[in-house]
Amino acid sequence: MPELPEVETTRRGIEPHILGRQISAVEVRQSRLRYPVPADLARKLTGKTVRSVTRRGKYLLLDTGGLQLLIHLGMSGSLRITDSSQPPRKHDHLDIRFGDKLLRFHDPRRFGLVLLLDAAPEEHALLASLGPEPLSEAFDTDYLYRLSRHRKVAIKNLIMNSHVVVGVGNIYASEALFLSGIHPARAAQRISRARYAKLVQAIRKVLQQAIDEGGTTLRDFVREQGQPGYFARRLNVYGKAGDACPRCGSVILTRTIGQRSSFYCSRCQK
DNA sequence: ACAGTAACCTGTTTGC
DNA sequence: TGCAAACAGGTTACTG
Repeated sequence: MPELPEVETTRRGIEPHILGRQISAVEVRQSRLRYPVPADLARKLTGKTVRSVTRRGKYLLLDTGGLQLLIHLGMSGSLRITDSSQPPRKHDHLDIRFGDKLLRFHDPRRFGLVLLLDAAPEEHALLASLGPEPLSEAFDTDYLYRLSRHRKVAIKNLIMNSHVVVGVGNIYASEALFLSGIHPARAAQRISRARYAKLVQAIRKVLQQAIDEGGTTLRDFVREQGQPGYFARRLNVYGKAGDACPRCGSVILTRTIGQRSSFYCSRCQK
């Protein structure tokens, strides 16, 4: 579910509720996520104060002073701010309690994760080999063009590879390729530098616009108070097989690329 | 190093 | 209507 815009929306949503606040209790109802939730999570976090709420790719990091809580929402995860009067629903696996308030982790498919890291989270195996942030200066035409040389992989798979660039998932990959006029199955090595310049700009643009709209809600993404994100109305191709291309009017096609559904206009994208 | 596939899990939609 | 298959926004592990 959540790609970079949804995770950033979540970060911005929860930060004002938990920054500077002390953790009074932690309740784990389901520890079997992608990796087991650490058995000593409650013991180690209780009494700590949240010093910062940051994001790296699709990971959220809550720094409690030398101890970092690492959270990933997987395909179906969400975080909400609620209170003790709300009984946990099915799949509400974990609560971080701040006195009267709760930060509640919900994840039906359990592809998400909650881990504790020491003081150098960027050195942890899950974070160490991540590519640059797409909205940072490090992600530019030269970088992506150089990486693409001699690579036969479909361009859609390349930009969804978190070792190449973080945060671009199945929705925004399709959208960015539509905006830049590149066919999602085109081999990465067979795209010109000029077209990579367009692609980099398209990725930045679509992610920034989605953040501005609070992310994309298709089925289950919700913001910190349960609100939807409104970027779904801006989607050009994702989920729109059979519809008319908003640019040229020909029919939007779908096809599986790298085990994921892809949506594109065969007239606008070559 | 790179590319392709299976696997993790539950809920909802689709098709016979 | 009922049931089974297919599909869903992510990532890693394994294979060749």
